[in-house]
Amino acid sequence: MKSKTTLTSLKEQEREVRKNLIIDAAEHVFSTKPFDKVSMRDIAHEAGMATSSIYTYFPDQQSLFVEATLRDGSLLVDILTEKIEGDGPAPDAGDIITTFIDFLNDHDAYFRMMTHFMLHGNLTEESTSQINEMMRKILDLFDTVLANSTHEKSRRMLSHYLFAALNGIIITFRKYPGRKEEEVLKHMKDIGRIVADMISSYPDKKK
Amino acid sequence: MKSKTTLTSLKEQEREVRKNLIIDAAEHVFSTKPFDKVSMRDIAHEAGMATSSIYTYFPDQQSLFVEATLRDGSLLVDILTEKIEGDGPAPDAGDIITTFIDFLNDHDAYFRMMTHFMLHGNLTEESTSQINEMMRKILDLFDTVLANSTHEKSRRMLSHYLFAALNGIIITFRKYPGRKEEEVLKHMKDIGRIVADMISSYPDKKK
DNA sequence: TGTACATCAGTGAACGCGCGTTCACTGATGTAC
DNA sequence: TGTACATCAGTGAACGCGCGTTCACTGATGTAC
Repeated sequence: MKSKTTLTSLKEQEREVRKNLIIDAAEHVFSTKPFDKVSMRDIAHEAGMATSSIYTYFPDQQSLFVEATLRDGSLLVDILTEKIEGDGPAPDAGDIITTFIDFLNDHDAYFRMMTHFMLHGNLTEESTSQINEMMRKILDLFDTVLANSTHEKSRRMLSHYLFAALNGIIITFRKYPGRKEEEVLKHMKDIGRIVADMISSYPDKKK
Repeated sequence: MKSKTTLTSLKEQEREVRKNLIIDAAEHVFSTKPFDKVSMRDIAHEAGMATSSIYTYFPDQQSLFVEATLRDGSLLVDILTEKIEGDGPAPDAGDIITTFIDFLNDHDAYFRMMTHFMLHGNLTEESTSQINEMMRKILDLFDTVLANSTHEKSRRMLSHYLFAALNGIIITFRKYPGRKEEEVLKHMKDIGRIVADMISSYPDKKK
């Protein structure tokens, strides 16, 4: 026999599994149509459940999108953290740029949701602070990598620069007309290489 | 009495005036709500006409948005061209970056429409090629400015880099939470300064 | 073990809404004679 | 100058559609005795 707390915790686990299942379905739908065409009906159909069932797990559509973004964001943070603080050789800016571009290229839904939030930004206060927290973590990781390549005072600015440049590269070249997917990825990484080279030759200045 | 051709041309002029009036209205509406909430009814109401009247001037909503984007894009190209090829002192990368950021900051509707097209990119073939033509002109102008700061072979890549970095700066910091508009603009320009510094110290390399 | 009841994830149908677009019509303006 | 007709920008109402969300209900599972 199981104690009440165990049962409760099992139920919570099950709930988490379902939520992830729904988020998986949502991300799959995102890969097939533009952001504003992704509907709750599509997601439910992809997940093999009734549309109304989604509302058992998420209070509304925005919450679902925000949770999906946060789930993928955590994954990105984990991957970067492992690279930076893990046992392997310490990565330089170029390694991080490649990792970042690859991740956003592989997680199109995440990229598009993030961009949507950055562009329109009418989220609830809680969602906003959750997304910001995630971005802060990414910037902190960038800070670590850039630590030895620039003066302390401007380091955070350099992280902001790096974050913005990477976002811009993906946005700008994602739909580069008439190019195959792997050509686009190569072009993104070539531009990423320029960013890395520039950072490494950027002089350590004081104001 | 007027000749037929004059009358025709007058009518065409009038038509252009009306189209511009509608585009003005559209851009005004864009400043009040997110992209996917801007409706033909909103635009018509802002322009003081019936919704159906818009269809006398534009075949559908996408055409209206594309024409609006092209109109503002031409303006940006004109401004950059005047700076670069005009009688004034030759601008450096920093001047162009400032001009670009100011323009996108002042023309929010243009920026958001461009971003929308870059993100979703399901335009008609003709619209796509018109937008690309415009981007090509901007990149050409960047090429000119960067001409003396880098090796010829990588110049176009550097223009791509610059374009991507600038787009990224605007996207990333546009809705920076809890900051006033002028603070955001200042932050964008500070990051833009980093881009300019990096370009000016970027070594002239051969492969 | 058997029975009555409680819980609650999951459902299908419906609600209300706003959208892009169409269309038959109006009425002002220009043209022909 | 006056009259009949043609043109066409502009209109209001309607069409059909897909959306997010709600809700009364179902039926499987767990609980109490």
